[in-house]
Amino acid sequence: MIDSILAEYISEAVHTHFGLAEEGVFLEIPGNPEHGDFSTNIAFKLAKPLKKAPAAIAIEISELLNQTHLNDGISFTPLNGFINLTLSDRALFALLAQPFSSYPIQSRKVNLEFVSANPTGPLHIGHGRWAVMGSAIASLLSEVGHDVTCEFYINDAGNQIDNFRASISAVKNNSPIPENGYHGAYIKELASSDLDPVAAMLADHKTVLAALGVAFDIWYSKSSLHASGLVKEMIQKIEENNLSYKADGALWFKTTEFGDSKDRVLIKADGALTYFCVDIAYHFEKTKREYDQLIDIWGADHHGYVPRMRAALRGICGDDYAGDRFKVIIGQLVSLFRNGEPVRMSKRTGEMITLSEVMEEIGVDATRFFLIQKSHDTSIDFDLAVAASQTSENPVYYIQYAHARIASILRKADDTIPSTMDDAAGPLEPSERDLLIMILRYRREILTSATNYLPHQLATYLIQLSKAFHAFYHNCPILNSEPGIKKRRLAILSTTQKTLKMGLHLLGISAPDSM
RNA sequence: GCGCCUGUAGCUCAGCUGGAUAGAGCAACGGACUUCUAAUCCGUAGGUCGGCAGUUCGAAUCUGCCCGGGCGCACCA
Repeated sequence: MIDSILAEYISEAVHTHFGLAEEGVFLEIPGNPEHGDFSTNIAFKLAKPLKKAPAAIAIEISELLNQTHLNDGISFTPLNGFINLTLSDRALFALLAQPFSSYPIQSRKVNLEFVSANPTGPLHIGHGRWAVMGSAIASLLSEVGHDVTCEFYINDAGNQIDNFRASISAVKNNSPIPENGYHGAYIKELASSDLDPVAAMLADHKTVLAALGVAFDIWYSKSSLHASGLVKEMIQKIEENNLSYKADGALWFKTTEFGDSKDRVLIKADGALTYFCVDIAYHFEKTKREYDQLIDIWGADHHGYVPRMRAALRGICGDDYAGDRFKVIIGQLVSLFRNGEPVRMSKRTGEMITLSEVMEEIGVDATRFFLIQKSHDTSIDFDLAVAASQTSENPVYYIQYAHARIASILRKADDTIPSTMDDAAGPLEPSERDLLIMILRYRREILTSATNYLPHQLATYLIQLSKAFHAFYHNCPILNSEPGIKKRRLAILSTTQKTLKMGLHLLGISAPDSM
């Protein structure tokens, strides 16, 4: 980890010079390249405790750091209170050559639940977003050292399922579809088949998700939860702990005692369990599997559900679950357009474009990238016409093209590809240097994307990396250059290719060798 | 009414525990292919970061109020 190494140098200097144990050294990437390769604002932070001007602190720390590290090619330049760090070519090569051991994190056993679509209809683009986000987050968390289990909760029991089955039967019997029933071509299709509709729908979900490159370790069935007796056990526990009461013929959970805005019904007056009740039981079951963290990915249309689920978990399992041990990632919704016209998406009316149709129309890689490239906090307007026709609007090709270009050159090179670089052939060209600095940032980008659960940051980084590569490609001939330079550039190509490939792989996107 | 998300270039969006002159792609305009893949590169133009206050050495980023957009406020799932 490049920043941990450099940040460590700075904290050491702060410690020896000022006697302060400074943990919070954070390196940033300066917007202005004249400000060096990295910079830190540590002098501003120390100004208050030391009662000293930031500029003076920056000068003192820089002097000390230069004494110890200038020989290694790392220079520290104080400027207006900032400390700017510049790496020499030699230092850059050395840092790139350093074997990577592990990320500075505490490994956790994580359960990540996502998609969990009702098997009452085909998956749509919204499910696609949760699927892509979930799989990318899982890859990132695993990459930095967590032990991740991906889980899909199969909602195969309850009212919706009953309505769904009733709708199929109605079509089969040529009778009208019930009021809350489902419509659409897929209902007719299922009605004309002898397969169990729920099983068929679930099988379809599995096929589509697999095609999208999304894999689950556990498919947890709601009906198996009912069969296990866990719901009873949980209700008993709630009652024993005096967390419930009867009113209006229903059994209520005192979720307000744990931060919810109102109490919630567990057992309805007619004796049926609420969806909430079963869902808590499911989460309760997950807590029994001893994960360090439970993560759910939900659509924004369910965000209001977060406080009550957290309250329930706190009530049943304790305040462990008040914080990050239970985490819900809310993804804003996706709206589908075609040529600027909204495409309605309603399972009930059957007017919809399915996820698998979108994948077919614009391709799996483009679909994944489009859905991963934006922060989960922004809602997405997905225009099919734009995504399909104007490939330049989808930067996934830009990244893949970089990879393919490299593969092509390496195919043509007869040389063995060196794994390390040196400055024997003279100083680096600016665009060589920019590219290498960008590669040096890779681990850092992975770590921040993973710890913030923000895969789109990795996507953004890969675009920048590709940009740096394309510029390098344009400015620096490789195969026709003088042998020493050629050797170095082949090594640069190879490192770039590996980095692109790893990044794309984490996002579940292919890295083609030709395009 | 209350809660969550959101408002950045004509459009779609980045902007990393608050940092130095706010970025990219597309669209517009002008250049670069007899030379490793032009799905590329280089340049020009384009901004009161929704508005007003506040916090601070420093605010697109934090706080408050206001305006606009999305979503949610069930003994539905």
